[in-house]
Amino acid sequence: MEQKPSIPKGTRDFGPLEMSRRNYIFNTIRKVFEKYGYQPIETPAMENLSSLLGKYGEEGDKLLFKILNSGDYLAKIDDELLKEKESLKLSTQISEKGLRYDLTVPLARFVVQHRNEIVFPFKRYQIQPVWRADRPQKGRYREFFQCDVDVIGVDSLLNEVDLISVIDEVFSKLNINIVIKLNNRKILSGIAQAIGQPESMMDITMAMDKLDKIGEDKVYEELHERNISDESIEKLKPVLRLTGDNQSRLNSLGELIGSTDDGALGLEEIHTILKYLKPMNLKSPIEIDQSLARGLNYYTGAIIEVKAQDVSIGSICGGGRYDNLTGIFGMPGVSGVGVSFGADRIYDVLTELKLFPQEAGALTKVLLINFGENETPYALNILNKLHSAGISAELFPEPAKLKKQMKYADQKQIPYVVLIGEEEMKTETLTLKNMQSGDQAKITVDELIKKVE
RNA sequence: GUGGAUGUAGCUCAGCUGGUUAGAGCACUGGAUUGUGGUUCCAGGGGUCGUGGGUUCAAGUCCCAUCUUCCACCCCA
Repeated sequence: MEQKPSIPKGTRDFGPLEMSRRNYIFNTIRKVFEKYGYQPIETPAMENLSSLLGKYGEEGDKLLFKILNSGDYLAKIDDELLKEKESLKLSTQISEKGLRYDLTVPLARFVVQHRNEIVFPFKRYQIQPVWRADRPQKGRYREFFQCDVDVIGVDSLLNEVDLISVIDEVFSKLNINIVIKLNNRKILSGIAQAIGQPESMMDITMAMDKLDKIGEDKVYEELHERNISDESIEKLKPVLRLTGDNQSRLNSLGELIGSTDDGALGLEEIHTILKYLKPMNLKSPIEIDQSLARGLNYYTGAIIEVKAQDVSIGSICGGGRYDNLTGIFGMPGVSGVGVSFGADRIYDVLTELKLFPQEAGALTKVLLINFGENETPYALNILNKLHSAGISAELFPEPAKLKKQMKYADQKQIPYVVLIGEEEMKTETLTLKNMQSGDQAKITVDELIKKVE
């Protein structure tokens, strides 16, 4: 072979088996979304760079894929700028489009742009790929799918309850045991206030979020490096060490941060959500986790994260409440709450637990063997009858050796093979072979349809 | 972006301190079996050893660069 073809770093091909499994995941998710009244939208793969830049922080800007302008894009650039060799300055001159980085910013843009056509509360879902110029790693790709569900335009905590219920149902349909972890940004802010470092909330929460991963002592080390005073760290200790069931955690948190404005608000929100969740009889346990932060700094209220119980793979779904989502596009005062399902990680969980259903594989039920020109019209007639009966069937497209045709059926895991030769034509029958048992018998078309239906 | 590992047939890998013609299993093709797959047996095709440079009488093997993939960190889904 001259040159092996390849695909860009961090991207993947999906073969037929993977596709049927991925579709199983997407279809399950989609069905639940629609059952709860969420409507689909799609947005373009590329957005104007101006819509994307500055929305994900400095790091995020670096991870954006930028698209070169069409035509002779260097012609209009003046030589001074080229000489400077400053990629960042230059990039805005030669590129005005970029691939979307997530589905939330496009949603905000969509809501602002179509505000007069949208019915609020806007319950929408969106399942599309996003792109990040990150360095690929285990379970991290440069192109991956997000499955987002959001409610826009209503502050009620019933939306949080609705989404948690969606999460519960999706994973119960997929047979994955999960824990739904819950926190609130206002509680985090209350913690920062209570320990006397309200301005360092980001640093504190980012360090706290790593508790599971690096342990208590390392968290303190990191806090120290981030210039949090020893006195504050001392005050933080009882918060970090909180354990026990939700009620006792909430009680303790009440004592520790209940006196702060934000803390009190956050605790009240969590109480309300828990109260509403009670009558819903969810299958999955809800766990209050005061150290849960999640990266995105635009969350303002509830923070939700889902972990698989039987696999250690990190979070497979997460989200939260963000006030003023559309403010960045000049439409203030619209809040939203949403969660995103990580399809790729869910795929890995289902693979590891061997939970993909059997059908996710074979599509064709019956293969008609091609014996040659004389038999083809007869076979086509049977094929047509099978299709009319709604049965997935195919005729092998050339009169190849039987061995080859049988092997084809075997490899595609087609359960039934129909042979029609001279003899079957004469007697108006066909020979049906069950590929699993190896049994075969002469039957009529009607009997065939009844059998495989 | 930082650090570490990796790359040999379509796939998974072996190949000694450099030494003749680079191997295995699986997959593929043909035959045993011209109307029967999944098992078995036999035969066959397929490799510029990631790419480019260097050291050497001699490089898959040693050195440098570069790319890929993987792992950890940063960050994130």
